Amino acid sequence: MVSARLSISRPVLHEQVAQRLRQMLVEGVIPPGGKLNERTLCEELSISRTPLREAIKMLAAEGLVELLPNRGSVAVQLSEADVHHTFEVMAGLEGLSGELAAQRVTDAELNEIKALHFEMMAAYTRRDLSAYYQINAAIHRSLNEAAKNPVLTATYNQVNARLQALRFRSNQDGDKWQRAVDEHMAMVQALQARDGTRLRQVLMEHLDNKRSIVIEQMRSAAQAVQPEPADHDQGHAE
Amino acid sequence: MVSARLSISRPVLHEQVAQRLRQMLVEGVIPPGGKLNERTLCEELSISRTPLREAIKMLAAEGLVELLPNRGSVAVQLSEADVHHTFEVMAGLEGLSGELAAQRVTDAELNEIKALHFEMMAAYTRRDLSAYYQINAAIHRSLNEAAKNPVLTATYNQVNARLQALRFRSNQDGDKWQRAVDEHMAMVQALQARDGTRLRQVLMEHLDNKRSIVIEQMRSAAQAVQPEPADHDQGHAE
DNA sequence: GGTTGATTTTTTGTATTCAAAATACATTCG
DNA sequence: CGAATGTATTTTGAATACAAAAAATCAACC
Repeated sequence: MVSARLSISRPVLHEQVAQRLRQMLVEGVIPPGGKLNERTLCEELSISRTPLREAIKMLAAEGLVELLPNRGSVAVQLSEADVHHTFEVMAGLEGLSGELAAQRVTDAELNEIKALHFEMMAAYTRRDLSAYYQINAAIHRSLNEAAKNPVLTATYNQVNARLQALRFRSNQDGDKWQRAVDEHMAMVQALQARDGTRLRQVLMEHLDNKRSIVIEQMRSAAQAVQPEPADHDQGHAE
Repeated sequence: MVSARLSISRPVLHEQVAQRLRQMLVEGVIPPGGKLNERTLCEELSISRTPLREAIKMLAAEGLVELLPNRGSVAVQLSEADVHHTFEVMAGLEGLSGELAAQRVTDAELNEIKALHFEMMAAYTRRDLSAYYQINAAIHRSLNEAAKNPVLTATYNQVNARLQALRFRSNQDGDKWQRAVDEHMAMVQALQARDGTRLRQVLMEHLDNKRSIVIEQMRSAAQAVQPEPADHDQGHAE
C-alpha cells in the first residue's frame, strides 16, 4: 500500500531470503511437509539465523510454512480438504477477476490475451504440456491484470502460491485437456463480449474442473507411494 | 494447515506480540501511517527486539504494516483507491461466502443467524450504533462460518483486518442505515431459501454500498483535518 | 537569515551469544 | 530382551552486541 518507493531498492536481506525460500517451496526443493532446519539453511544461504527466522515468519503469515512452537517450521502439506477449500477460494477470486476484467479490459489487453490463447492452442496441438502450462499461467496473469485491482492480484497470488507447491503437472489425459481448452475458448469469447457474468461462470467452472483433476492426481499419487504415514526425509526431489 | 496441535499450547512470544500489535493497529493505538519504533515498542511490551521484529515481519506479510528498507515500518495507510480495491475483494469473498453458505448452512446455524438478525433489528430500532456494529460483525462471521471453508475464512479475515484499521463507525445518516438493514433482511431470506446466487448478489451489493459510505466518510474526514501533506507525529490521538 | 556540510545521535539491520526446550542416546532395571 | 529413565546433544527461542544506515544537530559560510 501507500506508494511503492520506486528508488533503486537495494534488496534487504530478509526479503531476499524470503523470496529464495518461497522459490524453494514452490519448486519442491523443500518438499511439502519437509522441515526447515535453521542451521542448515543458514549455511546454505550464508546468512545468520536472524534474517532467516524473519523470512520464515513472513512465509508463515503467507501460509506457505507452518510454525511448530519449539519445534521449528515445516513446509505446508495440504490435505485433500485443504486443496478443496483452497480451490474454492481460488475459483471465487478468479471469478471476481473475470467479472472486473470484463468491465475494465482495454482493447490492447484483450488482443494480447487472444494472442496468448492462440499460442496456447498451438501448444495444445503439439501436446507440448510445458509450454501449455506456461502460456496458461500467462493468460490467467493477464486476466488478473486486466481486472486492475492490485489487492485482488496480491490476494490471488498469495493463495495460489500454496497450490503451486503441489506441482500438479502430470500429463492429464486428452479428454480433460480438451475440456480445459474449450473452457479457455469460452473465456476469451466472454471477455471479448465484455460479459462479466458469463466470464465469471466460465472461470469458476474451469477452476472446479482443475480442482477435480488435481484431487484425482493427489489420490493416485498417494496410492503410488504406499501409505507410509511418517516420512520426514528431505532428499527425494526426483 | 496440517493438524493444529491441540496440546496445551504455551503461547510463543512472537505470536503474542503479533497479536498485540494487530490489536493496536486495528484499534488505532498506532494510527494509519504511524511509525513503529522498535525501541519504544520493545520497552512498552518489555521484550527484546528479536521477537518484535519477527512479529512485524508477519504483520507486513499480512498487509497491516509496510516495511521501509533501513527506515523501519509504518502502519498501512490506505488510499481511497486502496479502499476501493479492498472492498471489491471483500465483496467477492463475501459473495463466495454467501454462495457456499447457502449450500451448506445447517438449520441450527440458519436459526442463529435469524436470531442475530432480530437482535440487530432491535439495535437499529434503538439507534444503538455500537451494538448494531457488533451484531452486524457477528452475522457476517456466522455466515462465513456456515460456508465451512477455513481458507476462505482466513483470507477474508486477513483482508478485512486492513479495513478495520479505518474505524469507519461514524453515525451514518438514517437513509443509508435503513438501506443496510433492508439488505440484511434480503440476506436472511436468501439464506433461508438456500438461494446462493441471490445471496451472493445481495451481499456484493451490500458491500458495494458499505464501500461508498466508507469512501464518503474518508473524503469528509480528509477535508475536516485540512490538507496538511506531511504530518509525521504520532501523539494526537484526541 | 537561510543554506550547506560535517558531526553526533538515533535507529535499523545483522550476527553472535545465552537459555530453554526437544530429541537422541545410552544405561539400568524389570 | 524390552521398557523406562536419566544424560548428552541438537535445535529452537530470545536477548544482547555490533555494524551500517538514516536522521538530527550544530556550525560555518554565503
